[in-house]
Amino acid sequence: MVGRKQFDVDEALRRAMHVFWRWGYSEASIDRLTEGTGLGRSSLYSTFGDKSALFRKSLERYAQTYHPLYDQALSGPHPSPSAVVAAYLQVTLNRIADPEVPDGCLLTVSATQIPALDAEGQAMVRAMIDGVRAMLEQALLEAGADEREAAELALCTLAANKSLAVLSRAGFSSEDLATVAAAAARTSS
Amino acid sequence: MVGRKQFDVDEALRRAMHVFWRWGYSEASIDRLTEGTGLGRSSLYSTFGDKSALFRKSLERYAQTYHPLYDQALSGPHPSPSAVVAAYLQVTLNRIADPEVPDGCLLTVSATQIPALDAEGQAMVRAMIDGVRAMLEQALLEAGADEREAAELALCTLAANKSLAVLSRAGFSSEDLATVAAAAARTSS
DNA sequence: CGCATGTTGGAACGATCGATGCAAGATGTG
DNA sequence: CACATCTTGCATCGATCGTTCCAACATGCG
Repeated sequence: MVGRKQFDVDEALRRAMHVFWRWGYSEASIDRLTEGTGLGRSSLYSTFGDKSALFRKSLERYAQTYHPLYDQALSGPHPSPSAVVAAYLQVTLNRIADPEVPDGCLLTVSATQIPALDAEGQAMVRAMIDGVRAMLEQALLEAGADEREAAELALCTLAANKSLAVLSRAGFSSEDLATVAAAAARTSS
Repeated sequence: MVGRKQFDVDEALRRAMHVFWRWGYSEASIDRLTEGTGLGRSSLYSTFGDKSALFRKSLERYAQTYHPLYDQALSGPHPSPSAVVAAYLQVTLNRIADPEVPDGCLLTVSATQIPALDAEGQAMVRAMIDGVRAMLEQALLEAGADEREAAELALCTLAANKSLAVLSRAGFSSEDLATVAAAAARTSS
């Protein structure tokens, strides 16, 4: 094996994800991506392809990072549907409270910028949001909700998740965010 | 009066607002703004100043357009705080259902792109969100909520409003949006 | 009509955008 | 050590970015 890469590919992808997360697709310029990852332009392009491909890989990386956390929060036996909602939103609150990552949520930032994405990016964002919705619905069914209740609660929990991301971006305090999450969990009881 | 403008300034501002609304600040290029308004570059700059100033005037125009609707919805005597929430979110649903305007909400789109805005833009977005929050809180107090309840409900209603904007951008159906709004109004009873 | 004033279209500016090409460097194999 | 292979830094591409300038035009006033 000759000419081995001088950097950790996965760590670089993690940092690129943070650039898209903080700045959004449009404002995540190649210069900001090279600066954020520490890579040169050549390394970026040869490793991840063009900007659109890197964005999609960042979305995938985002899912791989947080999906297990949500999965774990949803998996345990829950006494009620509202416990599922509370557990889910707690993961979101924890992520937002993490000082290592940008404010808000990569998926939400990307969703609001959908017109700025190409067809593949748009499709991937929509598919990931639908995936979250389905995951929530499944967990709510397992927690004893009937079909109609599960569908409605999944939608509303997804909505609460999005609202936390927006309010976080706007600079709202973690206390305010916790209040919103608690109210959303209370609704479902 | 010599050299009168060949266009309706207010109508041009309305169209510019729609460009920012649909594309977000970053993707609202001068070319898109000139195309959307029908104005030439010279007319745009001489009438509204640079892009940042035009953006702030668009935000102001947005407030002037929808503030009266929200104000009317909040003003009437309401039987309960939850009626206030329902009335407020109904205005949002109506705006989103309007085929004449882009998806989502200019303020929400701008909030998620806050890092891309200059200092004045950021301050204005935050101030407008705070204004909505205060307006909601006042209306809830007048509807009989105590201080703590009013503060919490105002925050959660604002959150629901933001979530509707995000879900709308992501392509969710108006039925789904109505479900979210109804659930939010139900919470407060 | 001649002039002053304000508007408009279009050319052009430097800066930055995403993307590519290429030569130099590094490394494992013969 | 010489070669093949892969990576990296850097220069550079055309396109687009926001912005400015200027000449041509239109109109109200003297």
